[in-house]
Amino acid sequence: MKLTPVMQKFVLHWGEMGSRWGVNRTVAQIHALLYLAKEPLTAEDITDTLGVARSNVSTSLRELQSWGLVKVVHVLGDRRDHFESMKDVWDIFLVIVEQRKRRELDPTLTTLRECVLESADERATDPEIKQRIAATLEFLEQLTGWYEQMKHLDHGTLIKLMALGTKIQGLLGKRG
Amino acid sequence: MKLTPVMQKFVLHWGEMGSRWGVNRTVAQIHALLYLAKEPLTAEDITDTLGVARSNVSTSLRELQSWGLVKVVHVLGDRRDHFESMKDVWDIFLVIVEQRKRRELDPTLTTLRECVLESADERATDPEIKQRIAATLEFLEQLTGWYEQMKHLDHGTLIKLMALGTKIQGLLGKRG
DNA sequence: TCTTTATTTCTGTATTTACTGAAATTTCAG
DNA sequence: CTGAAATTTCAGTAAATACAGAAATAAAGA
Repeated sequence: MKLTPVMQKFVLHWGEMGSRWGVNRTVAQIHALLYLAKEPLTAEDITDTLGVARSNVSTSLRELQSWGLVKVVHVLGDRRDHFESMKDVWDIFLVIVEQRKRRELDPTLTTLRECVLESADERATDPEIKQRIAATLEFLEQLTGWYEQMKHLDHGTLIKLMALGTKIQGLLGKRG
Repeated sequence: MKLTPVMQKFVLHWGEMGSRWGVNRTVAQIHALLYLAKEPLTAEDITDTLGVARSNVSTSLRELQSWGLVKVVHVLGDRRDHFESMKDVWDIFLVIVEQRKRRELDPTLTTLRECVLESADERATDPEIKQRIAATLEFLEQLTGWYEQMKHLDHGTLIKLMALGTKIQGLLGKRG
């Protein structure tokens, strides 16, 4: 697949940012490429376009599939796997948020719960410090609780919510 | 400073997670330690407690200060710098979100704007692809716009908002 | 000013992570 | 069942990042 200058810029940038988003460059580049592509691409298409090793493409596609961002499709009369990306940017965003929550928040929740349990019968730890750990846990539980609810709202509601912006403050003031 | 088992667990875990949050282990450990500490600590206290090189502590403290998470304080009759962390978990959260936005979103916004401008007079790029890039930009602008508004709300409002959860859907339905 | 203490900068090393290319495995047509 | 095509696994290498320790700089009392 031939990349125009703009497409190339998009793909390269997505790759750069990937590392800051916790995925490696190749994975992010492949995702960007498939996101732009009009038709599903084969692993070899991707190899040629991005100039990375075939094996690297294979592993990266696996990762993207495990995230649910990319899926395999088949083209009639072609034996090879073709890959296509989710196209709706909202859907993609929600998947990414979910994955990051799993990797960046859930383990911490687990550990903090353990800490709170263990601190209960640990005389050596100062009460103020125990309290600080407990407050941290409480905050994160509140945050993820909110997220769990948000993620079940449909797109329309979410978009309205975002559009509402600061008006929400008045809305709450009147009621809460 | 002597760490109790629970404190140690907290600090070590925070360090582990640090890498997933885009900061290195030492920076995250120091942040955790200062967050728990009842009193401001000196760089040497930190060195001793965590068992990392003094120079490493110095650089890490610099980073934490540049983020605004840690500040220097002075103790009467002591020449050395003492460091203390922001203690309110909400404040810390907002700082981290702001920093991550700057590193993970703002550069992408810039690049996407350039892409959209450049794609305008690039005949080679398919209209559908141009459209996809434009839609991505639009989404991210909406998202950051929403965030910019949220971050100016006071804590109380934010907490109420989170507590509201899915009830928001009904609220919007009636009005929007 | 000189000397001691505190802090930072910098260079080389260690650790971690990403990637390639070869080998092994799977898949499928004939 | 056989051979070719497609894909995956894996071991070694390369690149990026974090870190320690030494050297340099800065700050403050004498």
